[in-house]
Amino acid sequence: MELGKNFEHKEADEKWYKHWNESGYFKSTPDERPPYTIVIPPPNVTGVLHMGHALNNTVQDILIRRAKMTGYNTCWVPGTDHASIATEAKVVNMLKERGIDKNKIGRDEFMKYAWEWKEKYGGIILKQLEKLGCACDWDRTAFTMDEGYYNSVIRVFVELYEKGLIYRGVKMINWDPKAKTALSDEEVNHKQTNSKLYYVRYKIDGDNDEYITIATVRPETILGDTAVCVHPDDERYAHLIGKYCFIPLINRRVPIIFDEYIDKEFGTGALKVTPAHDINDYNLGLKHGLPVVDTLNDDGTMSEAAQLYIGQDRFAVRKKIIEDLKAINAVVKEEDYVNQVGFSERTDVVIEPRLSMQWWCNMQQMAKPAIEVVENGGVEFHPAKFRNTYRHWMGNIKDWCISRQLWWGQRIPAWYDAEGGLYVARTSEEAHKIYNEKKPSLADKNPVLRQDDDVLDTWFSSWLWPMEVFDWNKNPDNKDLKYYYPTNTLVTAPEIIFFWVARMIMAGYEFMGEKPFDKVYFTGIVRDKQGRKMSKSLGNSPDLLEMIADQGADVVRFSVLITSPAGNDLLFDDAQLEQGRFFCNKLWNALKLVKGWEGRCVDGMEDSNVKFALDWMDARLAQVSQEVTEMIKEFRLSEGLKTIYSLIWNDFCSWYLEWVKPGMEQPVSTHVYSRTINIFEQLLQLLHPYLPFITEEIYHILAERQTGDDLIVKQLPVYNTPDADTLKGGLLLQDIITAVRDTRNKNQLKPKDTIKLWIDTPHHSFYESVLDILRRQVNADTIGYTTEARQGCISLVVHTDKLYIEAAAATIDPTVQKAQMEKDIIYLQGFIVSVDKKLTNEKFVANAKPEVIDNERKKRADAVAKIQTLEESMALL
RNA sequence: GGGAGCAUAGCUCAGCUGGUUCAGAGCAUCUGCCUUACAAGCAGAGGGUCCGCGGUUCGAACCCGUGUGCUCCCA
Repeated sequence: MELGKNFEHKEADEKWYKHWNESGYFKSTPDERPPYTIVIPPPNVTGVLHMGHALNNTVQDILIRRAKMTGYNTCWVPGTDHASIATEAKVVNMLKERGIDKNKIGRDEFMKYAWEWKEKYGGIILKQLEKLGCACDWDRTAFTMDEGYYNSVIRVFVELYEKGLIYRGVKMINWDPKAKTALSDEEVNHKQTNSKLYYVRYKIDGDNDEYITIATVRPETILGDTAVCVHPDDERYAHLIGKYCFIPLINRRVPIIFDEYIDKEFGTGALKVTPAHDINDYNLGLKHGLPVVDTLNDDGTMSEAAQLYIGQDRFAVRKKIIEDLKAINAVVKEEDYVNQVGFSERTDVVIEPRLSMQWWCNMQQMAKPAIEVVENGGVEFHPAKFRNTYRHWMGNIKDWCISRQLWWGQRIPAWYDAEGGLYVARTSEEAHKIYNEKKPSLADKNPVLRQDDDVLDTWFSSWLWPMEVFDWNKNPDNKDLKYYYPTNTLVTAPEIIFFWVARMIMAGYEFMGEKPFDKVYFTGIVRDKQGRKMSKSLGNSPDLLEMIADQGADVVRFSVLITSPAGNDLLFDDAQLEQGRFFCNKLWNALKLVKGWEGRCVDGMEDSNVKFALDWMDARLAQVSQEVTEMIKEFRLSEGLKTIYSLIWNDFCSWYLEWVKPGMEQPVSTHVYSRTINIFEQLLQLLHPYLPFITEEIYHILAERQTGDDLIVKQLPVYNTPDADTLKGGLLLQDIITAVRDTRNKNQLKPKDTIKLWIDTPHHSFYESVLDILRRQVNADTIGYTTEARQGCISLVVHTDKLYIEAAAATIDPTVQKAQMEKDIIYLQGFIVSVDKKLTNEKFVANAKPEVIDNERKKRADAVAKIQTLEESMALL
C-alpha cells in the first residue's frame, strides 16, 4: 500500500466515526460486565460548541474510551437542556424580527414557536460533539423538556410540596427587568461598579429649618422610602426621637427610627429605608412595621406608586431625580463610590431587588445527606479543594426561588380558584378533584381553576438528570436505572458546583435514596493566552468547528489537553495546535517506516543483535502503561498524555526504531517485524482515548483486521512488572550513546565520520547484548574492549566505564578533555562531601529509613568509583 | 468583610508521603546536520536565589509562621 505524505484527517475522522457508530460501539445495554457511566452535562439548546465544551467533552470521551478498553460496559448519555431563560430570550427575539409580539400571540402559540426553534437548533450542538469524536450512546439522547422528563419534574414539585418543602410566599427576590422574571441568587453576578454616592437632605417635621442627610447610590428609590433610620447610640441624631421627616419632591411624611443595624461610620450615619427595594431595608421594615411602597414596574420603569417619573426607566430617573433634587437644594454633595452591583447571569442587566410572590424550595433537609456524602468521600471531588467551597455553600444554604415568569419550561402545577384557594396537583383534573373534596358545596358549579402562569427554574429540572435519563419517574424499577445508577463520573465546570452538582446530589438522595455519581471531576476554565476567560462577548474564543475542520479532531483534542493540568485553568494558544499536528505527523512517519519493512521480511533471520531493543521496549511499555493507569485514575489526564507522547516520540521513535532499523534496502527478520507491529499496536491502544481517529486509522493500516477488530474496543493488555535490569540497561545504553555523540560533536566530528570505539569495562555481557546497536548509533566501524588506556584517543567516562574514541578526523585537544574531567571530579567531590555529611550524622543514621541510608551509601560508592575512573583517565592524557 | 488558591528556566506549567525518578517537561534559544520515516525533522548544548524573611527537622521547592504580589468564589 502506498502511504500518503501526511495523515489525512478529513476522510479518516468521518470514516471512523461512522464506522464506530454503525458498528454499535457507542451503544450500551446492561450485561454482566461492570458499567462505567457518564451523563453529559447537558449543553444549552441555544449553544454552539466552544472551547470549554471541547475540554469538558474531550475529558469525558477519554474516560469513556479508556473504560471501554479496560473491560467496562460504557454508557455515555448525551442530551440537551431547555435553558428556560436563555432560549425564551432567543425565541422572543426571533419573533420580534418577524414582527410578532410574544404577549399578543399568547402562551400556546408561543410554545409552538419555541418548539419549532428547538427542533431547528437544538440538535446542532450534539452534531458538533460528533465532530469532536465523542463516543456517546446517541440512542439515549435526552432533553429536559421531553414529555417523560417534564412529567418527572412535575412529580418532584408535587411531592416536595406535599412534604412541605415547597411553598409560595412573598420575599425579596432578584428581579431581571429585561427578562421580566425572578432569578435565584446563583443567577446573579456581582461586579464591582463605579457609582456615585449622593448625599440628600430630608427636612425634619418641626418648626425650625432642620434637615437630616442620608447617602444613597440609588436616589430613584427615594420615592419608595418609608423611614429614615439612625443608630440609637448616635449622639448626632439622639434628639430626633419620635420625630418625622419629609421625603423630598413628594413630601411623604415618614418616621425617623432607631436601630442598631445601622453602621454609624457609613455616609452620614443616617439610612433611608426602602423596604420594597432592598433586602436589609425590607427586614428593617418588618421589624419596625413600615409600609412598603413598590415604585418599580416589572420592566424597570417607575410605577404609579412612585408618584413621579411614572413609566420612565430607572436609570433615566436616577439622573433626573438628582437634577430635580438639586433644583430644590436637597443635594448636599456627591462623591465617587465603588460598590458591588448585581447583574443578571443571562441578560446582563442590573438586577433590582424586589418584593415578589414566588415559589420557594426549602433545601436545608435535603442538604444534610448531600453534605455528609461529600465529607465522607462517598462522592469524591477532584480536585479536592472544591470540597471546601461546597461545604461552605451547603452549610449556609438558602431557600431556592424556583419560579420564573417565563413560558418556556415546566409550568408550575398549581391551580387557583376564584376565591384565591391553591391546589397543587400533577394535572388539572387532579386539582379539580382536590377542589371538589375541599369545597364540596361548590363542586357542582363547574368551578374554573386557573393554572399558575409561571414555569420552573431550569435547574429544577436538570437536578434530576442522572436519574431521569434512565427513566426513573415512569419506570423506577427498570434495569437500566438499576445498572447504570449511580453513575461513575461527572465532568463539569467549577462554576456550576451550586447550580447543578450540589442540587443533583440532593435530588439523588431525596428521590432515589442514593447518590447520583461516585466522582466529580472539575475541569479548569479555558482562557486565552492573556489569561482572560474565553467568552462570546470578548470574542476571544476561536471557532472550534472551523478548527476541527482545519486541523482534525485529534489535533484539537491534543492541544486542549496537553496544556490542561488536572483541574487547573488552561491558557489556550493557537500555537499549541502545532505540537499536536507535529505529533500526528510523527506517528504517521513511524507508520511509514515500519510499513516499509513489510516487503523485506525474512523468516528465521538471525536477529539476536536487536533482542535487547525488543526486550527494553516491552519493559518500557509495561512501565509506562502502569504509570498512565495511575494518572488516569487520579484524573491527571494531561500528564497521562504527556507521558504517552514521550513514550512514543522518545522511547519508540528516537530509540527503539533506530535500534531495530535495518540498513538501507536491508532485510528485516519476520520476528522483529511482527514484534514491532505488536509494540506499535500497544502504543496506539494507550493513545487511543486521547487521539481516537489517527490511532484507529493507523491500527487498520498496520495490518489487515477482521470485522470487529477495531482499536476502540480492543482490550488493553495486562502487563507484568517490567524487568528492572533491562530498564537500567536501556538507560545506560542511552547515556553511552549520548555521551559519545556529545563527544563527537565537541570534537568537530561530522556525523559521517566513522570512529573506532574502545571500552574498558567489567560488564562485558551487557555490552555484548547491545554491541551492534551501539555501533550503529554512534557510527563506529568497530567496537573493541581494552583494559588499558588507548593512546591518541579521546577518552570519556560513562557511569564507571571508560570509553576511548579513535577517530582519524578528530582534532584532539587533551586540555579540553582534561578540563571537563576536572570539572566532573570537583562536582563529584562536592557531592561526596554532602553525602558524607548525612552519613556521619548520628541523627540521620538513627532516624532515616534504612533504604534511604542504603541509597546514600550506594550514591557514595558510585561517586567514589567514578572519581577513580576519571582520575585514571586523566592521568593518561 | 468571609473563604479558597497561586508564585519553580525567557514563556506555559509538572514536581504525589520531606530523603537521586530532585531541581524536571513542552515551547522558545544556541550549535551541528537536507542521515536511510519524518527539516512539521535528527543529534547535541546552555539556561534556576524553587517570591522575600523566619521557624520545625539529621535533612525543606515540599511542613509551619509571616510579609509581598496575583487569581477566583461567597456576602
